[in-house]
Amino acid sequence: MERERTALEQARLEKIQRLREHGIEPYPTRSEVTHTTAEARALFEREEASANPNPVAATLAGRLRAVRPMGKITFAHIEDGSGRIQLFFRANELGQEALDGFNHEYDLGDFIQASGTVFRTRTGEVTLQVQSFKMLAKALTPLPAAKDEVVDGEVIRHAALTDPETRFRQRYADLAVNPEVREIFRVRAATVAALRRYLDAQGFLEVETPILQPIYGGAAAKPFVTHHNQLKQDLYLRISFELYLKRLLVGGLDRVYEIGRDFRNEGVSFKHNPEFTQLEFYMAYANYLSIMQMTEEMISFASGQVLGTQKIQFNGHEIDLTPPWRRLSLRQGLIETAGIDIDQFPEVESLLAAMRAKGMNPNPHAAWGKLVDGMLGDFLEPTLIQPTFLYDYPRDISPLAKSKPGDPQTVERFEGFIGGMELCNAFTELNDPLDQEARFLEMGREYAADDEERHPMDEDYLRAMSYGMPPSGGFGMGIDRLVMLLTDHHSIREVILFPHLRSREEE
RNA sequence: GGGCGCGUAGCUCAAUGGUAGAGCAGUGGCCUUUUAAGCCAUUGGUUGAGGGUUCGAGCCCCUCCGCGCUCACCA
Repeated sequence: MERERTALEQARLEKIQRLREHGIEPYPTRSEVTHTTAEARALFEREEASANPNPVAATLAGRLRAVRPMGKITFAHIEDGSGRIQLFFRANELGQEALDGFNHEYDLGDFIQASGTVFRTRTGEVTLQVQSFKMLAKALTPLPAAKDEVVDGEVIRHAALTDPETRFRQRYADLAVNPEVREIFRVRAATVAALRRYLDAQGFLEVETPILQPIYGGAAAKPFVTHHNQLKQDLYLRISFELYLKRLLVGGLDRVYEIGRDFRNEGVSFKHNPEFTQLEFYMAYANYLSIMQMTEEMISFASGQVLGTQKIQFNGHEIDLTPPWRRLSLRQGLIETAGIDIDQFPEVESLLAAMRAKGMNPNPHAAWGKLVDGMLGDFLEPTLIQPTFLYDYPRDISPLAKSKPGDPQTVERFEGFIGGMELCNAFTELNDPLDQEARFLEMGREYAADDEERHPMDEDYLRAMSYGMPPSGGFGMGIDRLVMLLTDHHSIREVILFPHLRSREEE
C-alpha cells in the first residue's frame, strides 16, 4: 500500500510497536467473550431483581467508543452488535501500570475484551468492573466520528460523519459510526424475510433464473452488455425476471417467485441505482384484480412484521397501508390531474395536440402509450401519496399484459404507488401466443429502430407460450423502494449498502 | 448529457483579495463514580488537482476530478 499514513495513524503504529515490545499481540487469534453486552446487562438486571442476587461475571468484547480517564480510574464504553456497555477500570483492581497501559496504548475504535463483574454505578448505569482486559484488534485509522453523548438514553453524535461521498464510499466507516444506518439494513433484511414468509405461506416456490441472458426482456430498459469469451457470445445482464418466470408457469410450476438483482444501464437518481433488487411473482389462475388484493395484503403484512404497524411516516406524510387501498383508473387519474381524457384522443396526433393545448411539451416522436405514461409520471404520480392502485393501461406500453375483454387498446394492468413513487407493477399475463407475437412485432414498429428499449423478439419465449400457459397474474416490485418507504429515506442510496458511485483515482 | 451548488486539519465547520482558525479527536500533564467528564499545555494544512489574473488568491477567471440538488432519461 502506497498511501501515506496520517499523523494519527503514525501515533497508532507506534502504539502497536510498544504493545509488541511488551509481549502483547495487538491482533490475537482468540477471544474469550462469554456474553454480548445486552446479555450481560439482562443477566445483571435479572439478578438485581431477585431476592438473593448472585454476582454476574462476564467477559465482554466490542469496539471502544468512548474513554474518560480520571487519574486513578477510567470509564469507557464498548459497543458490540447488541449495544453498548460501560467499563470501569480502577487502579486498585488492575494496578497502576495496567491502567496506564490502557490509557496510553488503547484508542477509540480498537476492539477489546474485558473480564469482570457487572455492577451499577452511583449514577445508575450498568457497568462492568474490569478485572482484566486485552486488545482484540487495534484500529490503525481513527473512526471518523469524534464523540458521543447520551442524553435521556438517546445517543447524540457530535461531528458525526455526514459527508455522503465518504459515507457511501466507505460504508464500513458509516456503519461503524452511525447506528441508525445499521438499523436500515436490519429493516431491509426483515422486510425481505417477511415477503418470503408471506409468499411461502401461499404455496409459492422460490426459484432462481439466469442473470446472464442472451436476449433481455420483460421491461423497457437499456441493458448492460457483457461477453462470454469461450462461447464467443454477447450476453445481457437481466433487466427483469419476467420472461423466465413465465416459462416456469408453462412448465407446471403454478406459483413461483424470485427475489434478486436487476440491472439497468440508465441514469442514476434518488430512486434509481444501476442495480436494484426486485421481487417478482407469478400465480396461475390469478388475474390483476386478485393480485391487487394480494399486493395490499402482502405489503401491509410486511409492514406489520417489520415495524409492528400499518401506519408509516414518509417524507412528512403519515401513510396508512391498511387494506383496501384506493383504486383509480389511469384514465380517471389523468382527467383529474392532467386535465386530459385520454379516451377522447385515441390517436397520437390528437393526443399531442391536446397536450400542447395544455401547455405541455410532449416528445413528438413518442408512441401514444408513452405520451400517456409521460403524463402519468409528470402529473399523476406525485399526487399519489396514500397507497393507490392505478389500473387499466395502454396496450402499447404493456406488451406482456393481456387486453381487457372488449377493449383491445387497454390491458389489465395496474401499478401501485405510495409516497408519490411507483412501487410495483402487475398484470393479467398475456398467454395467447399469437397475440404475444403480434405485440412483439408492434413493438418493433412503434419504437424507433434505434430505441434501445425496444423489445427484441424472443422466439423461445413464444415457443413456450405456444405450449400453453395457464391464465395467470404476475407482479413485480422494487424492494429498495419498499425499504425506502418503511425506513423514511428519500434516496435509494441510503437503503443500498454499496450504492454505485463514479470510481475515483486514488494514489 | 444540461443547469445550479459544494470540495479548507482525522470528523464537523469558520476565515472583506492582505499572517489559514475553532470545537472534538491526537500528544504531554493533573484528577478514584464519570458519561460530549473537567482543567493546563500542545501537535496537526500542497485549502480536491492543474493553470491564469494580481504586489498578494481558500476567496476572482479557466480546465479537470469528485459529490449533492435539479432537468433530461427512467413500465
